[in-house]
Amino acid sequence: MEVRKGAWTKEEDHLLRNYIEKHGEGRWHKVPLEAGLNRCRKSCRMRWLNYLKPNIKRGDFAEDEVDLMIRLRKLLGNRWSLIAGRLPGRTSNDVKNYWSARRRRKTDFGVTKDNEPPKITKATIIRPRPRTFTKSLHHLSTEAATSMHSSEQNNSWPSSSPPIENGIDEWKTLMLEDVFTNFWVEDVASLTGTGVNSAEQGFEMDLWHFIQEEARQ
DNA sequence: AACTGATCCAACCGCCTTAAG
DNA sequence: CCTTAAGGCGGTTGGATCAGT
Repeated sequence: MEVRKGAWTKEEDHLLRNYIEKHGEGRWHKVPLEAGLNRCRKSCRMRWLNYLKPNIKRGDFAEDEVDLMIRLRKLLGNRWSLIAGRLPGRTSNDVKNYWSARRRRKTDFGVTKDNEPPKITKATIIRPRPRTFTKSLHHLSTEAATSMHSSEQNNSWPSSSPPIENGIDEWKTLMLEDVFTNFWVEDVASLTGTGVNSAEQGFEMDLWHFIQEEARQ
């Protein structure tokens, strides 16, 4: 029997929501069967993450969200899930859609004057190696990982994100506290043969210079 | 009112990575 | 090692809606 495609019905949403609330996220391969949905696992996951999950923020992106998105995009490239991870309530799909919509309109985020041709700026992209969270990663057992997870769970980001004028310190803090940053630091340490502390200091310096450059422009 | 192009956004697709057997 | 299943991600599509004529 063919799995259903296309728009989700209210009944399907109801079944999926009930199932996730009862059993939690994960084990997506079991979801369609056990929830009684004639959908593929990916479709179920996508529907939950992008639409049904609690605390998903709807509506226009605030100015500070856009500002943060621009900076993260410049830093990370098209790593939408990472970018969305720093924008509470926003999904990677939201971020991706927002960005491609702006791109289609040929509106460079950096341009403020009307009728000015888009400036193409070279992106300085830091690419941490993709990682999957596994039980073997010690980060998951650390307090930092736990607190990060819980803060995402209860969406504890302040209702108004860091003000742009004061954004440099906030930005630095934001990035340096990020678990992915720690992963990146570990990668550098393993590649260079230096210790994590040394690599971390180097990263901190590079990032700090990057942010200062950004602020000057 | 009818048409048309632009825009939005939910959903699909294909690929990559990882873990398990 | 090799294979396979599953999770996850980014790119893309297509239907719905909006705005302009």
